[in-house]
Amino acid sequence: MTESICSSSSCAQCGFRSSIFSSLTDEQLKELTVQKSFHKVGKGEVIVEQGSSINGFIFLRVGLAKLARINPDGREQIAGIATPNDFVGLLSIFSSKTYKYSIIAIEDSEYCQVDYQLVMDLVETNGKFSKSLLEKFSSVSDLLVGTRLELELRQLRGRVAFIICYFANEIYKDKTFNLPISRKEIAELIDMRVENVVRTLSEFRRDKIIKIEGTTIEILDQEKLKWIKMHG
Amino acid sequence: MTESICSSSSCAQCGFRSSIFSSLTDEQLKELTVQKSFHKVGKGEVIVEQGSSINGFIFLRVGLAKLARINPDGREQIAGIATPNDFVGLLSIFSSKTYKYSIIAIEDSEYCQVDYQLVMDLVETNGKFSKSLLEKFSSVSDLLVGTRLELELRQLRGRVAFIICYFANEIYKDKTFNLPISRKEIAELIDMRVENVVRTLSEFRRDKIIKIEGTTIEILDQEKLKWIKMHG
DNA sequence: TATCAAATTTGATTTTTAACAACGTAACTA
DNA sequence: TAGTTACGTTGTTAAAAATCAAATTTGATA
Repeated sequence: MTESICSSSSCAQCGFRSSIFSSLTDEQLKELTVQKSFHKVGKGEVIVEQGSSINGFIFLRVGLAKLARINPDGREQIAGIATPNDFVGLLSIFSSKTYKYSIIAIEDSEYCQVDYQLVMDLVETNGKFSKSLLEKFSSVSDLLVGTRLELELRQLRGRVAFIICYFANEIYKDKTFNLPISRKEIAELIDMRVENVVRTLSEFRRDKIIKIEGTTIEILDQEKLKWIKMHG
Repeated sequence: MTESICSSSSCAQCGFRSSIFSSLTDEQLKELTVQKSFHKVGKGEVIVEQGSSINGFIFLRVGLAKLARINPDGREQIAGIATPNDFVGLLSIFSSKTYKYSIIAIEDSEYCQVDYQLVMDLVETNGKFSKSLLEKFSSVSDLLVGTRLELELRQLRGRVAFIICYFANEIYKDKTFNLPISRKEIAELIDMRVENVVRTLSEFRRDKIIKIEGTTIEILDQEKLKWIKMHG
């Protein structure tokens, strides 16, 4: 998919206006509007490449992206999923020169990139902005760590149930949704093997807990799924 | 252990001076010195209780502390270990009203507590301080997530080897050290069961990879341990 | 449309880990 | 000091997950 300039001329209308950027002055907002670059990427496209040097902040406006890293042995791990209005790649942005994770769109996505120095200038000059940034940073990191610990607490069936509930409740807010990631990616996200993920999904289908049609998943038995998520 | 007032009258001499607080003006530093409370705790003592309301920032000066959470089913997980000059409990501090983790000393420790509002005021008024705080925050979160992912990549033997190397290289910088946590706590840290941790340690001892005397561990075969850490 | 590569699926088997049980030991306490 | 409790240890068994193998489906491409 080709990248194009954002149609909205000002960042004032952006979803971030209401969160991070709400504290900016008109002048700062204008500077941001002029400086930022807007990008559209299709599913599967790489937004940020692991190991590349950090040159800006990335704000996901629309879509979904995975935070992934490839280990020396070639195995890929997915640390988490970034949702709209998330700062992505935020984790190491202030403490590393290079991105430690790739950010890859798992749905058609739109994001804005803002120059690193501009954000740092805002941090230095606008206290309220710093505060918002710290809050955002905090909630993103906290959620990431919390989710990993939640997953570690469970075994295969519980983890798969957790992820289905996660997409249904947190991401799509609907009991029917298009699973944006492959079985292999689910496995990489919950630290299990593809075969076991597939087997578990088939099991859930056999037990009439979920319905699978292509990439669409429908939760049929919310109660049972929740039970497995909590005790399975 | 009874808590006492810090002997050093000013925060200027503190280890944090060189990191987070280096950007403070003399006046701000004085305010900090007056406001902060200094505490000493013995091994095992609770610095922060999970679920209690957040009322301040905690800076670990001396010692070691574990970041632990107890799950509804009573199982404890250790998210990570805080080392001197770490901000602890930082993770959710800007995004939650209550601590999501208990912070418990695993060695005799000293820490300072600074009022939440004072730090927030500094964030709002001192841009350089905000920047330092973001950097610290970033590196702490990044390390925490990175370590969890590293652990997930390994199985039992690799995880135990990882933890031994972690204490030897990162914490004590010595091939001989006093293990500050119990077998059960190692298990909670690497998401395995006590029995398996014990068995693995015994195995390492039998294979002359480590020597165990009471709580003291000595790495005998650095190479073999590293190999297990990477491939075991 | 034919072909190829990747993803999905199921089965069989092995390896890894958890669970259970039992016992020694060290630390704490009445 | 005796008793209690948590910790550490080892063995045995059961459960869970990884691995290996093979077939099928799907999707992209020539």
